[in-house]
Amino acid sequence: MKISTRFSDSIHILAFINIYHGKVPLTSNNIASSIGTSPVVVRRLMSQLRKAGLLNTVHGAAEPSLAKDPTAISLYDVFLAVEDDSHLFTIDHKTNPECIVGGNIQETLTEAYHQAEVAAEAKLARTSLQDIIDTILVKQAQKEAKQRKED
Amino acid sequence: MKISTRFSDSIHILAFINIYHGKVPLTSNNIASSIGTSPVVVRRLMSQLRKAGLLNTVHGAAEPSLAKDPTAISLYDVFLAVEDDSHLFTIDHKTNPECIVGGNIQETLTEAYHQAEVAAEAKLARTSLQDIIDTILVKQAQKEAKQRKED
DNA sequence: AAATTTGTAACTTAATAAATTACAATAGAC
DNA sequence: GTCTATTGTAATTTATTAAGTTACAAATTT
Repeated sequence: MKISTRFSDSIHILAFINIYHGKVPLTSNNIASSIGTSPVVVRRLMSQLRKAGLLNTVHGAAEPSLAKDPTAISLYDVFLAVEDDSHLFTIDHKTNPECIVGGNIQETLTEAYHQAEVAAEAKLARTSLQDIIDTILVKQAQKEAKQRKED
Repeated sequence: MKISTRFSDSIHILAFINIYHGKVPLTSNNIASSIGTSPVVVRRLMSQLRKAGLLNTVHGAAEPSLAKDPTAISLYDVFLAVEDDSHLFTIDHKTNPECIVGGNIQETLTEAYHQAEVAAEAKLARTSLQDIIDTILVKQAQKEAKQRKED
């Protein structure tokens, strides 16, 4: 089972809200256009982000806002919000319990995979939404500077 | 995209060959019974493991053998053999390039995800097939000891 | 030669993520 | 207060992809 685009799209939503706040109406429709998906998909993700305490939304009004400072939201917080107990690696659960390997490999790999997952999660935990926003804005500024030179 | 059971099943195959070598015929059929899949799936994975230099096989004969010492095969080697360029996280490639966020988030997340992936891969690289085999055998011994006590 | 097994391609099935449809509930404009 | 725009969410459909199956040539062993 692989990690879906829900994670990427959720980071996108939060960054969009922060960057375009006060500049364009923060409707699920506008956000969906930026992601390239449907408004329902966006609202569904925003609902999960709200339940995780990362986002404030108003039923009926296009006024979402971050529930915390972007420096206080890590990518791992977002991951947990929309992927909760999904795993980076997949255990095969239909192995034969009568076999020495089949009967013990599930537990064994669960432990090994857990270590690798924790390492990845720790990296995500050390990257904040603010880091992502900063990088997006730097890349955009670079693009614009390059564009001006070419004109 | 999530990591499929191919990775788990491949570790299973290698551990099985090491543990049952000389004890049962190492046919794709027997290995498949332990994993709970079909012989073709096993042969397909063994083919990839062979191409990656981890396994020796003989066309027509049930005599597969590890191409390296189990201490010299890491889980990351196995991962690369059967999942090659698959990623733990998925970038959404249909974001709108006209948007500041949509136009820069793909690159930005590629970098962030890469760091997390490398952390996980490093952990996998530090775990050897021998570690997995040892753990399987210890767990099996514990089971058998417990079973004897109950009798 | 016969029986067994591997290697691989082509195809089908199953699982699951994503998208869509539909509609009730809320908010804001007038 | 009514109209319009919007959110929130359930139910369904579609698309994608991993897994499983079928088929058969090539190699091995007896």
